[in-house]
Amino acid sequence: MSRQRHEVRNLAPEIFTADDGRPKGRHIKDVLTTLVHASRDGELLPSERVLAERFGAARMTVRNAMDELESQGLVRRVAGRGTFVQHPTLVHSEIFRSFSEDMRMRGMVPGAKSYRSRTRPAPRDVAAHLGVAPGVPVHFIERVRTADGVPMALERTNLSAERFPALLAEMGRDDSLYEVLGKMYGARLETAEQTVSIARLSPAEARRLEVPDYEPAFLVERTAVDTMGNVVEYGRSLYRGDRYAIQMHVSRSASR
Amino acid sequence: MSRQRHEVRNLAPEIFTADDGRPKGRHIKDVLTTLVHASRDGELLPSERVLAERFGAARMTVRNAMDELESQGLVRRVAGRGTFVQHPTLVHSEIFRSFSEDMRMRGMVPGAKSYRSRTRPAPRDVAAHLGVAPGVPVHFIERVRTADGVPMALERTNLSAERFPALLAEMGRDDSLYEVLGKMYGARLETAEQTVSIARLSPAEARRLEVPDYEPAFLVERTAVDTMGNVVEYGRSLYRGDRYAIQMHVSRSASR
DNA sequence: AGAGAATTCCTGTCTAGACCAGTATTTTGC
DNA sequence: GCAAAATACTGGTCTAGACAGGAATTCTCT
Repeated sequence: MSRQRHEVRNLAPEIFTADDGRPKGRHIKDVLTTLVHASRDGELLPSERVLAERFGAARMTVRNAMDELESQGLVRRVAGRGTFVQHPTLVHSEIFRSFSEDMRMRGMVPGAKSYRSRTRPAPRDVAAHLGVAPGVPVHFIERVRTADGVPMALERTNLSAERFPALLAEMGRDDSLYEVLGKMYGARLETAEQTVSIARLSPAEARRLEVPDYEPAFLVERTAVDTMGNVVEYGRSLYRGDRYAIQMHVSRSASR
Repeated sequence: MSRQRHEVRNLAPEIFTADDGRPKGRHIKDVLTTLVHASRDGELLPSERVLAERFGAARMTVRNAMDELESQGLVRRVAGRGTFVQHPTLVHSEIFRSFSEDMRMRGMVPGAKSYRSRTRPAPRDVAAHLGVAPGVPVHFIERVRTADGVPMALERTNLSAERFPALLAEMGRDDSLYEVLGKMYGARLETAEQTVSIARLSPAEARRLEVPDYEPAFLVERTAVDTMGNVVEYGRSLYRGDRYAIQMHVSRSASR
């Protein structure tokens, strides 16, 4: 049987040819980035020589593009074995941060893919957490949070409409909620109580996160308070189980 | 007059030859890093072709090493002009962080170059800031803080010996004070009051920061409190004026 | 059938150019 | 003396290999 370590993923051949006037190396990098995001963690990529042949480029040109992916943590190269896709596990720690801050610290570009928001009467459970009466208006925001364009979490959050009038008009799809709250309303959030459990994504949720149906995810129930101790936000968000891990300090004296 | 854009800095010729068994590119990168740290911001580096000649290497090999310096922000390359040393200005913002946290967020390795500490009777001014009686024992720590081995600040700080017994025994030279306080004493610092003024480095201070005598520096007088509102630390540190800038949000409603 | 050798494939490292476009310096002509 | 052209130098991009060492696969011999 002829030796065949792998096959180039089923991509249209024209993807490999650059004709948009940009440098060939830049085009190669972009295609490889797309390839990586479309692959599973640990998957073997085509060899440098195969890619060079496909791109009609020198192996060094492909290597230089791959160098950049490696420095971004998107691939891992092993001499003698090959190049493997790497989806870095994102550690959710105890340090209080917004999603946007979190991603930026990892050298990623935070964003959102879909954004739904409306002001509605508070359901009983939401009201209980926010410390308001059931039925009073609250803002509900739901969006798929992305890092470098890749869906990472389904964020659902609630805030008092009385406390933050016109919030939905101020919020952009990609905006950091905490930054808007800070800038527009002077609300500073620094602590939150979180409860983490395992949930299975419904088909609709899985589709939005672009993962298989019923995939396990972290369900993070979060109540964030401002510096005055008032509850500002109550959220129930889903974080992909294949891309996140939880890190926490366990000790007798909980230093909070 | 013969064309002479620049001369290779007065380095011993043997620095350019690698004989430690490591890959030539790695050696070149290390030498270039040293060269950059020994140069002033904005200084023109030798061209790639000159360096290749000096290293006895291919221009591509030098370029690849320079690529890495560029991605670290240490150099800036301009087609047609040259490669310039870049010492990124470190912005000191209002966000409360330890030096270690700050440097790590910038992708740098925090450390210390010299470390002096002792427990002494509190001078009057230190006592006033710490809220203790003059003469009671306080810990005094003085060290040169480094980022990637380069001196950035001369850190001087005082803490109550009563509140933090045996602190000096717990502290390592490169340790983050705030992390030790958190871990060993459960003290969490999140806010501080700072007064920033301009100071001129004394020759002794300048020597420790490896900058010219009388160079201007930021004198940051800082009083940090824990979450209970107790003063934990009073410090008077010097930050290099050529590497730092201060960023602050100015508004009528000071959102703290 | 299994073990060891040989072969093949992989990435790592490097050389030695070529050519392009931008910028700086020198030379030439008015 | 000055402006324009020519020249030289710079980094940017790319090609086309060579060789080394690690890992996987295939082949050969017992």
